[in-house]
Amino acid sequence: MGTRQEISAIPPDADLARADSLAREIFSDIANKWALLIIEFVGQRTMRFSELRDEIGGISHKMLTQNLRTLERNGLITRKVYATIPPRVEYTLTEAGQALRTVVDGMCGWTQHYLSHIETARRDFGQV
Amino acid sequence: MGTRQEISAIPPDADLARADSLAREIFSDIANKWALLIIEFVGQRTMRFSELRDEIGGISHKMLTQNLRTLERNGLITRKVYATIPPRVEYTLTEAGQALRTVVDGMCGWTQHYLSHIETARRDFGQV
DNA sequence: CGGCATCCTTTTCGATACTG
DNA sequence: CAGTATCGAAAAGGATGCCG
Repeated sequence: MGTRQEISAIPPDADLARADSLAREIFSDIANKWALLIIEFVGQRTMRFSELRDEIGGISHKMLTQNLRTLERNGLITRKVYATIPPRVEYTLTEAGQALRTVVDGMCGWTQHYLSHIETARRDFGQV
Repeated sequence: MGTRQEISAIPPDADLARADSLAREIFSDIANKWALLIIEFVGQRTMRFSELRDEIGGISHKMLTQNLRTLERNGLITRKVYATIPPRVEYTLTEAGQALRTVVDGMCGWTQHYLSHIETARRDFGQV
């Protein structure tokens, strides 16, 4: 073993690199319009599918399903199915989800707070 | 005057509705992967275009330009051009941007903190 | 009611080339 | 170096229909 260093060319910090790329992946999973809105709304209280759909408004059936799956896969929400007719499915934020929700709350608050600042910036933009 | 109420059919809370849709628009402007990453990096210090590009990594020339414009339009960053050769353009976070950055910091922290929780959730997902 | 699959449209994105 | 424009590929998104 040994004279040929270039064969095992994997850098010693390969683990770090992997964790980093995972963090990036997760970050883009949550850093998007629908995911954050869902977290914000389902964070208010446990809701069923159609409630969420109505509360959020403007989200399609498909998008909601899709995003809920991703959130569930990442351990942010839990999905509880009641085997009734008609079916009833409830979504609840996990502890990790709640933690993220406080962050999202901050974003919503920020948006409200800087609303007029942004409108001004938009008017100034371009007509310098 | 008026027996004809239905002519001015604009609801009294038309302003509220407008502010709401604006808030939604701004929210989706900032609630996306690249915008948030840019805010996070340019928040560390004033950076020029190519620095940002290198620091963020994985973002294309075009995407960076595009997102920087949107952020500027919303008053989150300022753009300073030095008329030198070669040109030098520096981007800095505004006060509003700084405020948002603290929120984004929270999101980055959250991601790091729950990394292993998410990995576990992902393994469990589907093989129930 | 909620989920999944399908088709089709729209948007996003990367690569490339050209300008000041 | 930074910005803009264009083009084609890829992804996201909406609408619909069928199933349990």
